[in-house]
Order: sequence, then C-alpha cells, then structure tokens
Amino acid sequence: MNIGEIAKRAGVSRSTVSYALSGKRPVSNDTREKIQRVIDDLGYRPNASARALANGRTRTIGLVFPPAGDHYTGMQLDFIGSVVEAAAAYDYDVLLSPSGVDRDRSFQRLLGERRVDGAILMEIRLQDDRVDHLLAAHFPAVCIGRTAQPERDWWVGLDHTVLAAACVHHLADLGHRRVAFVNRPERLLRAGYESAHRGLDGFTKAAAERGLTVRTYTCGDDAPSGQACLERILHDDPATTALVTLNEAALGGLYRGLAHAGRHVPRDFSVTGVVAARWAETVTPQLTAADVPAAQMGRLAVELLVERLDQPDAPPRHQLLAPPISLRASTGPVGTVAPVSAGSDVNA
Amino acid sequence: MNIGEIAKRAGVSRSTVSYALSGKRPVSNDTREKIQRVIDDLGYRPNASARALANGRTRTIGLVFPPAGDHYTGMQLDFIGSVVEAAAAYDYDVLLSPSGVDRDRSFQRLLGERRVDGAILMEIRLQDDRVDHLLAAHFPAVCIGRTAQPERDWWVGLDHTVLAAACVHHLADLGHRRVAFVNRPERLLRAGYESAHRGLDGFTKAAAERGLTVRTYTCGDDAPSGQACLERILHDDPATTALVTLNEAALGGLYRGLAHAGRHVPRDFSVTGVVAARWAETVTPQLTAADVPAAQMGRLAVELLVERLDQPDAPPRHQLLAPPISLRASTGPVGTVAPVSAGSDVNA
DNA sequence: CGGGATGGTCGAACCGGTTCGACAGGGGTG
DNA sequence: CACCCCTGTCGAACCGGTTCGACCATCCCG
Repeated sequence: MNIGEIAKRAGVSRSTVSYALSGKRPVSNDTREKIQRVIDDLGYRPNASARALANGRTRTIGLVFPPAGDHYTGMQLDFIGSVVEAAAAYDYDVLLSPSGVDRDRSFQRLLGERRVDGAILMEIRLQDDRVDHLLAAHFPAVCIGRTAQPERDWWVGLDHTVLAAACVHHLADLGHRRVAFVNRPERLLRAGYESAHRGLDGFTKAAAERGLTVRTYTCGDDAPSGQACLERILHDDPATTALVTLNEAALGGLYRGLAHAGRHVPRDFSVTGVVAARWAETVTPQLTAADVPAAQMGRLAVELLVERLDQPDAPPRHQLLAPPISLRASTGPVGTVAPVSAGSDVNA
Repeated sequence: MNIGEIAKRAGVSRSTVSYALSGKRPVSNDTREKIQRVIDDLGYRPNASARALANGRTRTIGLVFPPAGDHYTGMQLDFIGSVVEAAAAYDYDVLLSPSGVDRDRSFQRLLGERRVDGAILMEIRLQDDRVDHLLAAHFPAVCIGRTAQPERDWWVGLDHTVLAAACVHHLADLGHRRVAFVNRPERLLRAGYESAHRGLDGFTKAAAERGLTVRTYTCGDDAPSGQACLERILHDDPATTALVTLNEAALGGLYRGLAHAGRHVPRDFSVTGVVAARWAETVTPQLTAADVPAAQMGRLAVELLVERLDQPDAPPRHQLLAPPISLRASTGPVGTVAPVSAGSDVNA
C-alpha cells in the first residue's frame, strides 16, 4: 500500500496525493475527498523511511543513556518517561542509545547513519567528549545537565551547587555541626560527573561558610553500598549527627545503616539531600529533600530540542532549575544529649 | 557524503561500493582496500533511512510502554535497560512507544509507517487488544507477560500464579493464618493485567489449600497508597500477621504503615511478595521475595524477537520463569502473643 | 478583450541506498 | 579449441516518498 497505489485508485497522480496529504499546494475539495476515501479504505500510512529519505527529517530524537551503564537510578526512569511523553506530544519518536556499552559505535549509528534529527544527553560530565563531539559536528543536542562550559551548549540543568548548599544551611539552622556528605560512586566522580562535582562543591563551600565539620564520601549506587557507607561514616566520626546525599539509590541502605546503629531519624540523626520526590516518599521517615523535578526537566529538554530543530541557527538556550527543599520528616534539631549507642528496635 | 561520492573518489561504480560493504558479491582485494581508504578518510556511514527503504529492514525494534502511563515502576526500568542493551548486542536500536497516551496513534506510527521491524510489549493484559492486533497483522512481536491465550503468542513471562502461591506456602509454613494480599491498582486489575490476575489467583487458591483466612486489596503504585492500604488492612482485621505484595512501588509505604502501627517486621508481622531484587534490598529489613529477574527477561525477549525476525514463519516460542523465593529478613514465625498495639518507636 | 494572477494537476527528478541482469576476461574441462 | 563457469565490475531499476517546473483553466482587472 504505497502512495502510487493510492494515486491509481483515486485516479490522480502520486504528487497530487502527496500534496493532498501535506497541504503544501492547493488541492480541490473533490479530489481531496476522493483521495481521503481511498486512504481510509486501505488504511494507508506513508512509509517513514521513504519520507525521511526524501526530506531529511526522521522525526525521531535520540535519548543518549548514561555512560555508567551497569544500572539505572529512579531519576533516570523519570527522565526517560517524561522525554518520551513530551516527544510524543510534538510528534517525535524517541530512540534509546546506550552510550555506555560502546560509545563510538552507538554515536555513529545515531549521527553518522542519520537515525535521529537531534539528541538529548543524560548524565553529563564537566568535560564531556560526547558534548564536544556533537558541538563540533553542529548536531542539534540538548543536555540534561551542564558541562564546564555551559554557555556554548543547549541544556536544562539543576543547580546542584545551590541545592547542596541549601541542604547544608537547613541542617546548620537546625544546629547540626558535624555533617557527612554522601556522593555518587567514586568512579562517576572521577569521570567528572557534573552533579557529583557541583554538589560536592556547594556542600563544601556552604559548610565552610557555616563553620561545620564535615567528611565527604563516595558511595555505590545501591542499597548495600549505602549501608556500608553509613557504617564508615559513624566509624570515622561517631559524633556525626546529619548527612546530605545526592545518591538516591543508596538512600534505603543509608537508612538501614542508621537503624542498625540505633540512630533514630530524625531524633538522633538528620538526613537530607537531592532526590526525586517519588523516592523521597518511599523511605520512612519520608525524606526532607530538594526534589529533583525530573518530569519537568525531561519535558523542558524536549521543548528546547524541538525549538532548536525548528530554527537551526538560534543561539544556545538553557534553563537552570533550583527547586526548594520540601520539608518532610527526616530532619530535626540536633539532640541535646549524645546519641544512645543502641536502640531497642534493631534487627539481629 | 553518500555512496555516490565514495564511488566517484574510489573510481568505481556505486554498486561496487555497496558490494564491498555488504560482501554479497565478491570484490577484488585491490578495489576493496581502495574503497575502504576513501570511506575512512571521509568518515562515511550509509544512511539508515535509505537503507531501510531499499531493503525493508529498519534494524530497529519498538518497545511498547505500559498503557498505564502516569508513572513507571522500578521493574519497568530494569526491563527497558536490559532490552536496550541486549538489542545493541544484536545491532538493533530501540524505539520507545508510549502506548498509554494515544494507543492507536502510536501503534500506527510503529506499524503503519514501518518504523520498526518488530516489537516488544510490556505490561500485558489477559485480553490484550494490542496483542490481538499485532497477531492479526502478523507483525513480529514478543510479549513480556502472557495473555489468556498464551499458545498463540511469543512471550517471556513470569509464573505469577506459582510465585504468589510460593509466598503463601512460605508464610503458612511459618505458621501465619491471617494473611493479606496487596495487588496492583484497582484500575489495572479491572483492565485485566495478567500479573495482577494470575497473582491473585495463585494467592487465593494456595490460601484456600492451606486453609488460611485472607483478605485481598488493590493499592496505588506509590508509597502513600501503600501506607493507606496497610492502615485498611489492620483496620479490617487487626489480627492479620502477614502480607504478600505484587506492588513494588507501594512497598515503602507498606513498611511505613507497619512502623506507624507499631508492628515490627518480622517479629510481629511478615512481609513477602514478588519484587525485583534491587528494590527488595532497599527496604529495611530486606524483603524476602520472589525476585523478578527483569534483566534476564528483557534479554530473553530480545533474543526471541531476533529469532523471530530471522525466520518469520517459525512457530511461537515462549519462556516461563519461576524464580525461587530469596530468603532475606522480612518474614519469620508468627508470634505466640498478640501483637502490641503501639511501639515506642513511632513518629508523631 | 487581452494579460497576469491564481488554482489545480501532472510528470519527472531526486533522496541514498540495494540488487538484478549483463558482460568482460581468465581458467579449467572435455 | 570450444565451451562453460567463476570472478569482478557496471549500469539500470527499484524502494516510496517529496518537490520543482510546466501546463491548462478560470477569473479578475484595467
């Protein structure tokens, strides 16, 4: 069922069918209706590859996955979902590209083979060769996150510096003096992940400003690592009374570590950080945190990309978000007495 | 940089370049090397749309998203990640299609416009018109989950009946007599979600077999709903001592509800269910559960689909998995005394 | 009433690959 | 030596759309 078939049955030429469909040239009512009837009868839909070949637009955007690869956090899930939905609203499909496995190969697929009109990158690093590469190739891309040269690029990002600082101030206001910072995994920090770096930065500076005693940690993206990390924290400085985490996936483990150590949240120990709302609400007590507006960010990224695709030479645009801290139940004033060493409510 | 350009610079015809690349006809070593040099110099990559148009294969598979839409569970994330990676290994891209928003439209995009060679469907319902539709169209598809007529289709699925029954037996063996079942949301059950139905079935039958007193509930896919659900459970029958859940996203809320009610897990109350390992490990105490092998299922689905694409007329194949229960820390023998009405460790 | 817009349609070229048939030349076989 | 087969290459057709230029009617305006 190709356009030629439709043309034949409607008794017109192929170009007339095309114009009837696209509206790029006038077509009389009679013929348009005749064509439409045939199309409806046969359930005809124009072939996407042929169309893409002819006009150079695939109406597909590439969503480039984390270079991390081994697994995904809940935040990433929210990004993916919102990007897909926003793209659908603009009549774009989304092609997933795992930049983790074999970056060059999948980039070649996306760009070299022209599978997509533009790309959205996740998990940006401060020095990100993927971004440099796309920039050099003048390929339309939007980052979720900022590189170290944010002016060059199109992006939507979270102000992790401000967010981490806000967490520090919140804790300092509650009287906490010894605070730990739980970052993403060592490997990602080394690789230059922007959220990990800027978050650490914001934390460190704000803590210095408030004269806090701090220790910073990296922690694997899973619950067992979180638990282990918490044990290290209390081992290194048992007088720690609060922590700030950027590590969503470790959150459950951190809580477990606290429970095992007999520290009650928030009575003996306060926890806060930067986490998507959905995950902040799954732990008990619910996490007081700067909620990552993942859905909004995905939508914004698509909007920027579509805008860029529509006018290829527009100057870079960006959007920096800094959501406020949502007060829930995991932080409180520092206790006046030293924390008890073990609660009654601990598992064996 | 198209194939004609390469041909010109290498001093051969376009078809020779094509054959040098595909190997479908012999090409002399000399010319092959000459061509390869030009290709390397120019960084040429064949255009995917043109190729797809010419040979009818897009080398893309569609991943059809839940009809549920409003948000995604962790299990789905694992499916997506593993499907993308497995597909990459077979040199396929993955196109995401939100069947939730406007099912017909996105199906038309995938199938009618020939954007993909085949599809993987998630969140199958017992009567699933998407599956019927694909079957009628002879479109190569593989389901993650089973319809009510599993013989017709290609699928990889979890034996929720057996899994739910295993949970019941596990609890019964520990002496529990009054058990609640926490299912996916009402809406999904009504829509005929297979996991919800077969899970409920397995639970009910096994409970009858063991002579247990049970109540079954549906519960929204989020923590607050889980908490509310647990309150209902204890309100309806305060003597309940255990629950089985299929609802991963509600898990955190169920735990919170228990904590608020002063029921200690697993001393006063046992919790088990069917949940992906990663999420079973984030709660404290860690959940004893039948671990959903999401990564393996995604990989298997891709393998089946690739097989089906390679030989279009093969008879349906399927794979039914029933992972064993992983013993962690959330279940235990039923207490000999009635549970205390409130603990000392509850938040205000 | 002549001439220039305007509306409506067609044929042909093009996008960038793949593939088929044809053919030239060399080597082996009867 | 005639024949055939195989290797290596080319030109042309094709996949299914879009778009440009040309053409013929009308219609409006001066």
